[in-house]
Amino acid sequence: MLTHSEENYLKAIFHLSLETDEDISTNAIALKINSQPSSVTEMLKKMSDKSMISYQKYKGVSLTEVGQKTALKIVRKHRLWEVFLFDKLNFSWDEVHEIAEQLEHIHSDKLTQELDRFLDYPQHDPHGDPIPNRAGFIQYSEKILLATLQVGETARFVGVKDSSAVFLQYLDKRNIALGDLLTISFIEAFDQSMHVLINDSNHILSKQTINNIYVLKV
Amino acid sequence: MLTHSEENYLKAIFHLSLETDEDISTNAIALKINSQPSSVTEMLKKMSDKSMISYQKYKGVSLTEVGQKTALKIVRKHRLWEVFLFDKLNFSWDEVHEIAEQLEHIHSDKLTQELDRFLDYPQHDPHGDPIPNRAGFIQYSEKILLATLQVGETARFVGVKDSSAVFLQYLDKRNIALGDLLTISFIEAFDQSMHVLINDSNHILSKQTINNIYVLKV
DNA sequence: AAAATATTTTAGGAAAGCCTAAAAATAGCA
DNA sequence: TGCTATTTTTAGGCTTTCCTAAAATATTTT
Repeated sequence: MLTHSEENYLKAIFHLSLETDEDISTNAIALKINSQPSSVTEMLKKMSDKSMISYQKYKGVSLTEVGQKTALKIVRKHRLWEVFLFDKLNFSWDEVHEIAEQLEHIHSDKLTQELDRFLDYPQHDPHGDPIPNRAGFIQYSEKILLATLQVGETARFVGVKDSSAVFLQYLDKRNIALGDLLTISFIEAFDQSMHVLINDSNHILSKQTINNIYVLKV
Repeated sequence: MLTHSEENYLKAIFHLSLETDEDISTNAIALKINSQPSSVTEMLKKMSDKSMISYQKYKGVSLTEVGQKTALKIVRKHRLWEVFLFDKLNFSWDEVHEIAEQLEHIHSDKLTQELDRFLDYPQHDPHGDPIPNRAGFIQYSEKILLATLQVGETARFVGVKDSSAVFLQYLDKRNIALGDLLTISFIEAFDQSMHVLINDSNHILSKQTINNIYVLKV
């Protein structure tokens, strides 16, 4: 049984691994979990002894098969709890993450399974991220950044890259929600901002914004 | 913000205080939480510094007003989660306690409130114990032990004293559930075992059993 | 009331998880 | 390639929470 802290390390390494094919550096992990590199080194030794990661001094780490499975279980729990909070308890999509960070550490396979059933086997969390199934299989979709679309194209808003509370609140304020259809009407040449038709209103979205929004072409 | 461990001490002292009007001894706490008296002494000092308990060396402890309120919040969370597991996630009443022990430590007032609403403001947990309201008020009922009834009396099964898994499973096996009506038909003089009519079947309940079952006379 | 017993506290130590500062290894550049 | 800058690890320390063993205090018994 892993400690709370070990689970957080595992999750950090898992998320960092999605961004790159290389081994994950000590510094990157320290940055991710807001701690010091020396603390990370110490923990990596411990997790390597437990066969959760492959670790060679100075060479960075990667998850072992067991580590990967374990990380996926935690991600599964995190995202299922997010759905519960959003669908059943009236939480907004910018509030769910923080509480799911606590709930993801509850140990009970039956709880996870029953929660999944109770929520009717959801495929995505409130930010559009896929929920691994019981076996740890995760269905990644072909989603692309809104920024890559051309004028005239239409796509469905299916996810956010950065799900920080401020960004999510910004979208809420503009009534832009997961599932909405977006049509590009114009792209400003000088700052790459996009004019987008959403729910019959015109929005001008900054370069930063359109690089944070994932869509599926329709 | 209290630690996981401090919350467990608080809860232990709270439950022990329900059984007696005297101050709670170091040994009693150690026994309750399965630890050593010396560990308890150490923690009591810390919690006294935080004004959660009144503590005098060698004299035992009692909860302060703040400590009492805090303990009630934890009990509230514990019992609400038990209802959730039982009502929504198909857990049996002997399984809910263990997982609620983990869930009770999740920190979020909004979560507790929304859970309460979602469950439709339940008054009792699956073992019949009362759930404190948001303000920390707890409605104790006049429940008495089944053992105190006389032949011919009828009462409703409203709670258990010892909610250990084995005892709860024993009741399940005999189809005896919270809310059932019980009528005493005979009491054996030599071992105080009771012949009880429940759901049209006759049960012979041992002295231990009838001292673990709470009822309300009807 | 003194002696024996039981309870509680103190003293000292261990593991987990964090830290800072210094040393070692690696990477980047002239 | 050799030197500098960066990254990573080691060394040593701190806090929390637990432990055992011994000392201090309280309670019970005779």
